[in-house]
Amino acid sequence: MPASVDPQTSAPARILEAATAEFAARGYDGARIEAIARRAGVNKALLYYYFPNKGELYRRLVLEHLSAASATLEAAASSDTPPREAIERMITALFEVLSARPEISDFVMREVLNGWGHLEDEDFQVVFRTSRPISAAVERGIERGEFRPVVPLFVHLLVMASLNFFMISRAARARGARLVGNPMIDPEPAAFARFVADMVTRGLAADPAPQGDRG
Amino acid sequence: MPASVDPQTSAPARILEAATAEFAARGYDGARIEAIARRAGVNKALLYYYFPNKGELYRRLVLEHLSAASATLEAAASSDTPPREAIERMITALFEVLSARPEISDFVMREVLNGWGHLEDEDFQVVFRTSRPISAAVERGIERGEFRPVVPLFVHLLVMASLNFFMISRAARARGARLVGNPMIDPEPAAFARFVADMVTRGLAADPAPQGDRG
DNA sequence: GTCTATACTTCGATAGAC
DNA sequence: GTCTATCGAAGTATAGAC
Repeated sequence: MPASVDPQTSAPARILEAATAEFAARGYDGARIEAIARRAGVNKALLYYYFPNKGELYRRLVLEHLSAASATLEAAASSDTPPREAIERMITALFEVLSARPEISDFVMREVLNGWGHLEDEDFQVVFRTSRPISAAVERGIERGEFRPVVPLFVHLLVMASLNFFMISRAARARGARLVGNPMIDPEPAAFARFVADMVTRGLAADPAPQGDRG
Repeated sequence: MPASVDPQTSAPARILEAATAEFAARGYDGARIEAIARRAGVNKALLYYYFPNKGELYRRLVLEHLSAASATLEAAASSDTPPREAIERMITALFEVLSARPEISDFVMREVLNGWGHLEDEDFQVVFRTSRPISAAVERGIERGEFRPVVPLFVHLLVMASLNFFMISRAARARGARLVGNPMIDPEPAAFARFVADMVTRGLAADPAPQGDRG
């Protein structure tokens, strides 16, 4: 049985799924068209019947997965959610999406390493869009005096870094756990999301105002 | 002028330096032996005179750069440095090393994505070694009651993720800044290290003991 | 030690039958 | 729409002169 994806779905859908797995695991240069076709249960010629070339297939997946991350953040909290709660909800929601589809993190990290070199300048708005929700919540929190003054983008970077790094390190952590026989290296995933949310809200909390009735 | 590295140093040293740049920028599969040789100011045959093949050249660089990161953490603080200060020193020291050689972050992130697939099981101790200093400091802080109880490895993951992500995103942030003409996207690097250190120490601080003389 | 020239392999992409 | 067969480019590695 050559295919490793559901043979019920249409050929283009199977190819997209297979390409997601192959590109995520091996990167653009490491991925093999032959391997994608095999995973999808078709051959190279049919892949090229549906998609013009390797680059376009990859670009389409990058945009699709990055948009999913963006949409998750935007849906998790609105501008009238209290800032601290908004941050916690976005972290939780993003972590759930990434847990269900860790390939998103693989794509993001690989493209960051590459300066988003597979995207055109026109595509770059999608990258910007992803950085806005968390930054906006931090800005509101600072305005309200609930957060101490920080560079909002830094919070976005720390959260994106932590959650995505946790996902892309799953194979490395599994290997480490196997080599030392220590399953604690690969712990309950949700515990890490909880940890990041706690560190961020505690780290952002405004310092208590000095008490007037003292000394 | 073909070479992009100092023509004074020996050929093997120039090749290692050129290979660092090429592998960091393009990854193992994307890197070209021809490009490494050109950067080093030699040709492919000479490269193969000094190094057996592409894989060994890469593996040697991974171990070298990972060891540098490890050594930096270990040198930054000893077991009698107060935990909070130890964490801050390790973050600062690591950030300085990565700023001077951001290719280290490129190698680390690419290998994490790959499950350290270019390392043998015997090499894996180097990976473990890197995760110990921060975890150890966190453990001591919890024992002393200065830190709240957390999974020590999570702190290591958050710090590694944040600092390395900041480094590997330098090209992406530069491109973003160029596209919107907003230099704030690419801020003073040391400010980010300061931010991470603050977030970690604030996030780890033990909750104040409940006051007895109250209510 | 350093070079030129080339053997060998892999891989992206296409031609053309059904 | 789906396949087999194959082309041509690119890339790793080596042979052999100097």
